[in-house]
Amino acid sequence: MRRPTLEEVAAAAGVSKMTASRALRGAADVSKETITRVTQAAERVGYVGNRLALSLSSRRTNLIGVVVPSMSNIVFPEVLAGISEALEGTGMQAVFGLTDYDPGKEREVIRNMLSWRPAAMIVTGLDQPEETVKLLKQADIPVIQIMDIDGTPIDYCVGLSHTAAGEEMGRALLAEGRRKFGYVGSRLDRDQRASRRKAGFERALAEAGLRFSLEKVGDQVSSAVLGKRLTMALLAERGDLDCIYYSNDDMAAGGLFACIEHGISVPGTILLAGFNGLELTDALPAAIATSYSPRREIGRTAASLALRALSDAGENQERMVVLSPRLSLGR
Amino acid sequence: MRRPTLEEVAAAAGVSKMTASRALRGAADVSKETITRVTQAAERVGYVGNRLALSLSSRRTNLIGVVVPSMSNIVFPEVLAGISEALEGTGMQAVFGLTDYDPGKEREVIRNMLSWRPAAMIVTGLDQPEETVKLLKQADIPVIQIMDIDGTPIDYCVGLSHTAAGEEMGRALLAEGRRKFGYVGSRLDRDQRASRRKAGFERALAEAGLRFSLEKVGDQVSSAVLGKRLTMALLAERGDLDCIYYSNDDMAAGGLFACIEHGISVPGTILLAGFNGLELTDALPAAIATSYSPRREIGRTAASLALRALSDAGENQERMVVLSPRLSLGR
DNA sequence: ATGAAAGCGCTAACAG
DNA sequence: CTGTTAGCGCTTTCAT
Repeated sequence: MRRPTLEEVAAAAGVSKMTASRALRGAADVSKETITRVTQAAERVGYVGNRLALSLSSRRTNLIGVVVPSMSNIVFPEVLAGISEALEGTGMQAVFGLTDYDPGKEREVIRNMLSWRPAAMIVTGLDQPEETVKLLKQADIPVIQIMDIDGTPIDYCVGLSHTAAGEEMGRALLAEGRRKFGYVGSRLDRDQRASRRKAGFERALAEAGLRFSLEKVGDQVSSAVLGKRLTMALLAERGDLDCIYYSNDDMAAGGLFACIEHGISVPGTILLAGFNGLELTDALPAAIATSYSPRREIGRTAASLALRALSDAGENQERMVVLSPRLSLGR
Repeated sequence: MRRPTLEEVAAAAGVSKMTASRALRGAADVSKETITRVTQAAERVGYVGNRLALSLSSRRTNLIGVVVPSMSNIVFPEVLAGISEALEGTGMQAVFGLTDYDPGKEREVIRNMLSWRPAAMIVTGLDQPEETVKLLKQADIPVIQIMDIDGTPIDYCVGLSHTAAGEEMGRALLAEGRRKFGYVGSRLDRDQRASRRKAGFERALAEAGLRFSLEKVGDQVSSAVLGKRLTMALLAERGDLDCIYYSNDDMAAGGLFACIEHGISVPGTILLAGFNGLELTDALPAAIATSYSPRREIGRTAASLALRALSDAGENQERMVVLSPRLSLGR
């Protein structure tokens, strides 16, 4: 049996389709009694509205498309949670898509989402290829780019400067007296933000006339396991390092585990620095440095930007929300 | 300017709407030349199909609704990644919703999703309230319940028995000679699977005439930080434990960090056991026991079950896919 | 406060 | 191989 339509609810309540529609949406100008009758009829027949029809007819959806590169560490899930949180109670609904850091996949995911006529799009990063940007611009809806601000946003963006974050960390570690630096990362060709942090860090080193003594870059997804393995390789080649910069905290945690197994004092002998400020870093048995990136807040802000852009207040709002990572050298 | 419709593409290509529709969908029975003309016209005007209209008209969507409780540890993101992966290239698209372990929110999220007329639903757990089950049944689409198999599925389910996993771990630890057990968990009222693991573990203990000497259960979201704090509290009260069972690996990792800071040998003095088999456990500086739960595979299998249920092959397929957690006592 | 008509943009079904 | 007609289930707009 087909799902009941508004028409059937209306018939059951003895009113017209239009009245039933208004009653269910809680419109003004419907008598209290009618509302009750229609609501009960809907309940009775198990009516669930059809948003396809609603959206096609009204030419607007309650969808916000969200495109992120990966789910393999906790960062993007937290962004998504922030978006969900900010959307709660607004009637808007997030729809997620994954790109695996693949620009081609990203374009297809975005194209697919646009075919649902979302009210706004939230996409990761500022470095979409021209073709993808064109797609987004043609959609003529608010586009929020998240995580990064190093570049020119299509409409709005919220995030932090990864170049600056890397540079700041480099300066701080130099100020701590560190002089022999190693680098551990992974898939820098795909993760542009990680490589910008590295570039910023290198700029700070260069100002002090220094550079990384040795770099180990893997080509798997970043993880504690990979960070541990690369750190072991790094330590085997260079025993004289006093600081290692990692592409992120997962990798740095792995580095710490390597040091613990080697009996190397952290941060005494070697200082380890990551990025993200994962909650995990607060639990680790030794202090590691990190830049806290406000992931949940980025998600919340992105959703708010989208909501405001959709309301009339959209015109006079900031196009770029710059959040600063909170740098910590460890407890 | 409004987004171009199929009609405009058809006009630009000098054919009818229907021919344009068929050409764009790559239907058989369209001349090669027409296909080229229509495709080029579509490209030229920047046509992006409208799925609202497509789905309303054809009475089917390419949507698979996915409802999970949380994004605050890596488990569900990995399930989602598995679903995305299995759906790739099938034309189907996952739509995610979050419940925060709140049955009321779950019902609303599901109701909202159903209004988009998804082709199938994937929901977490087997313990939805009756009202929610009714909603799902009325939708008359395949429903896949994931993570758990302790219960009766609506249509299909894929997961593992958490009771059995807990019991198996309990037996294994007893076989290792452990006798003084502590338990550390959080929010057991909300996370039914964690509490089933605990119950299974307790059953194994009971068979040996034992029980937990002390339990510490927090009411925050599980995390390494919480696991560490509760472990410290546990150790402060009971110095004689030789084994601690945790609600999951995040908590157990925190427990390990507490032990490292206390200079307690793991697993020599105390054996720590978690659940999930997170990749992190392979990197930790000491071995902890865990049951590997095939999260990505659960996601992939759930998506496959949905796809097969939607095809004609749906009839004669297993309704229940039981995966066994691989138990590991550590490296 | 309620209803009737028209149409959102597309596809199914049938014709040719 | 291509076109025509009739909706999909709802809202918008205009009447009453």
